[in-house]
Amino acid sequence: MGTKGEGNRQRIIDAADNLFYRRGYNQTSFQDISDATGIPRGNFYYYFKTKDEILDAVVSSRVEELSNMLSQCEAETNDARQRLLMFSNMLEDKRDDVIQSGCPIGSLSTELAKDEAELQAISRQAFTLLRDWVKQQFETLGLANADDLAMDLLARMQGATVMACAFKDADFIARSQRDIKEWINSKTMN
Amino acid sequence: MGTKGEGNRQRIIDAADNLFYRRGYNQTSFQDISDATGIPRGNFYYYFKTKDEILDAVVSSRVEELSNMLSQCEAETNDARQRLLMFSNMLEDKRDDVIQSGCPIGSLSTELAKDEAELQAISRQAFTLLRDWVKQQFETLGLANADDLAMDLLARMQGATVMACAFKDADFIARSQRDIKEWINSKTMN
DNA sequence: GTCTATATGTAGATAGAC
DNA sequence: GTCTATCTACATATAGAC
Repeated sequence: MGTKGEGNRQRIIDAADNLFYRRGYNQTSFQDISDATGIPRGNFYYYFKTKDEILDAVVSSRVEELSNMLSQCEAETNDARQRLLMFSNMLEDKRDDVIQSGCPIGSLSTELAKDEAELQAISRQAFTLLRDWVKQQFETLGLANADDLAMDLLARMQGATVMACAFKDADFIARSQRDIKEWINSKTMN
Repeated sequence: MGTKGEGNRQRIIDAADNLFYRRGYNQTSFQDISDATGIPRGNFYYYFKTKDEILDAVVSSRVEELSNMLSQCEAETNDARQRLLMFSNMLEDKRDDVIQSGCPIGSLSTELAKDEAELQAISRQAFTLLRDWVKQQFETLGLANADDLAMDLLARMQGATVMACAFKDADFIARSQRDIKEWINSKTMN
């Protein structure tokens, strides 16, 4: 812990995280990561046996980061409805990135769905974390079909992302987020 | 027209179309297309100067195929609401493919959004065709915000696709399609 | 732990015989 | 129009000196 090696390992993960998002997993080479970090290509194999293991570490890092974000969200309010509304803010918060590169989780999952089933299963961990958290918020509000609602919310955000990215349309992000908030309210207010 | 050459050209396009969908554009090599068609790699350059040109031909082919599908849809009913409901059937009709590989149009667009802006613009043609057609159906029904509704419909279908593909969930496709039809009815019936 | 050199495979693209 | 041989670049991965 705290050694030089662990620092390098984390730098590789952080650079790969960003590159996998901006260029895609398959389009990111070790050379790209080397250029971004200054760490020579051959050195990577001291920390990771294969590129797959870098993906695994990147997904774990994203899961941890998302966990922290969700914990912060929980710390800010005890009202599950407010938490869901805050969660949906992610769309506009990340608007520019979303328009340029899509959703980091959704685009990775779809990329790896194509003839790389084992890798897609790794990427699914991030989706599962969000799905379970959203489900729990709906459950707290006493809704029976909480998992269905969680899938619906994530699907709406993914759909808005894919279309906004395809047409480079920031306004559509804004409008979709308003609609999603209305939908959350319609499901959680009585 | 009708020469051996044109036949080969079309066979290359058809094989590339399928491979771009199943494996992704960047993950499809000339060797893959050669294996699928039996046409030698080097021969491709007689028909296409670059891989980009194959993509362009594939997208044109998809646009034409979709145009035919929409024309058939128009031929079957004059009721724009029925047309939209038929259009939404695509999700379940292509259920197995969608779960395995996502949406051919959406996944291609998102893949090419990543550092390949010119290629993404090519892929956008297919989205634009669908968007305009759906918009026209809503307009026929006298709805003022027809383009917004078109984007919303496509976004819902894309969102259902991304999530169903991520979780390999056929039931979610079915449920989403029901919800989408309810939404279409709610917007178009008075 | 760090880095260079290199092995091995395959990518897109080209040249030129037939 | 068709096909083989080949070019150049770059991919992941390894070996081994320091």
